[in-house]
Amino acid sequence: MGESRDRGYHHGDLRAALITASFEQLAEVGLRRFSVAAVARRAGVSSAAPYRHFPDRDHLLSAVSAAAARDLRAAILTAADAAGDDPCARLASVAGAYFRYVVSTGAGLHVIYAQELYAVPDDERREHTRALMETVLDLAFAVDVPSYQQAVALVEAIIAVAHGYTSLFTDGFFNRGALSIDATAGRAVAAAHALIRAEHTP
Amino acid sequence: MGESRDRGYHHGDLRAALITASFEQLAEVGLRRFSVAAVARRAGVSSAAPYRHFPDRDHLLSAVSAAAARDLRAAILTAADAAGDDPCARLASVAGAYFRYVVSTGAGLHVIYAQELYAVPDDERREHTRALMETVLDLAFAVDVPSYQQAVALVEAIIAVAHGYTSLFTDGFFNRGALSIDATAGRAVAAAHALIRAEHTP
DNA sequence: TTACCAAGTGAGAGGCCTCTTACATCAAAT
DNA sequence: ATTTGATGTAAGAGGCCTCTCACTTGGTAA
Repeated sequence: MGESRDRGYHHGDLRAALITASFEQLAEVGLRRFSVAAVARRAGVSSAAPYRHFPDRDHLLSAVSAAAARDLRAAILTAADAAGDDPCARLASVAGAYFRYVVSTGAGLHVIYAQELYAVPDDERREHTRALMETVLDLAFAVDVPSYQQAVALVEAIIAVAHGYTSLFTDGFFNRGALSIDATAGRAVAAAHALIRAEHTP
Repeated sequence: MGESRDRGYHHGDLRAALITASFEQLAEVGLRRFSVAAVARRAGVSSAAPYRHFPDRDHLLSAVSAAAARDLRAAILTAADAAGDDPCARLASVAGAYFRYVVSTGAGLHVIYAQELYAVPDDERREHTRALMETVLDLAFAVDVPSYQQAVALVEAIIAVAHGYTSLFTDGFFNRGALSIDATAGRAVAAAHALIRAEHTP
């Protein structure tokens, strides 16, 4: 189980190491400059090694997508529990959890639902993304909204605003104002609250 | 002034044609796969020709960014006027105008404020982006919000939600629900209204 | 008319990428 | 002890990209 530099010819668990390195690479350079070769360098193996574990680049990205969906779901559940019992607060916390997760990992919806993955059949990814959506929808159903359709639309709006704040933050749009991660996460949650209040008219 | 296929060795206005082709390229493949070579092919010139008008790829993107900021500002002004006299409706219309502009051109904030442009000095781009922000801020100041800071935060929230809906739409997140452009634009405007109402508490 | 020059062209250097192939290594099963 | 197979490597084919360079073209000004 030697993990760092004391590996010999064989790695031990290169598949997992490649996924970890992929997250680091995404956080550092984004999906735009994501490359298998760079991930292999980061993991300290040759550029051919990843192809022993993934048939091609898209399958590696698919595995990253699955891991991101799983981890993001866990982060959302943790945040919801930390938000207490109020269903509105629990749902709004999704925006903050999404923002923090994506800012720190670089793996947001543009990675989880990346176009290039549509052609990649990967049951594990499908299951994780399905569970992720289900979890968020459940949080929305706990809020008293008039209809199923409106709950779905509310979830979409919250994801949109969370993703929007994330993009603006990572693209440097807030650089002038120099908003911190915490401050921006707070903004995202506040915006989500506003969206929930608009839909949740008792 | 021959524009289409009847040009001889010289083009006439290749600079403008390259910017137009860049927009088409962005709308088709996005910033991720934007390349000078592909833009040149689309404009029907050799891959060396663009370098007569732009010193490098980033300067071309900077010119595209400037044009996008100019056109987006115009689209926002048009939408605001179409929204009537209510300051809230005028401000909310920004979200719809942003969504429609970016869906049709592919040139949103990730292009206008792209990281690679930070090192490119381009007074025209700076002026256009400044005017764009000023225009949106003016629409926010017309709404009765408690403070300048809150007006700025409100603008950021509206841009975030508009950008978020745009990203989700272009990344295919809504593919299951198959929301139309008009329907999604309506959602963005409705979300902007909710954000404005939350801030605009008289 | 001619000479000039802005703005085209083709060719290609050099870079990074994806993915393949033949070979190397080592742990585990025989 | 030997074999075997999973997993690593080095080398490289082939692709697309950015950007350069020497050369060509044709409108304009002397």
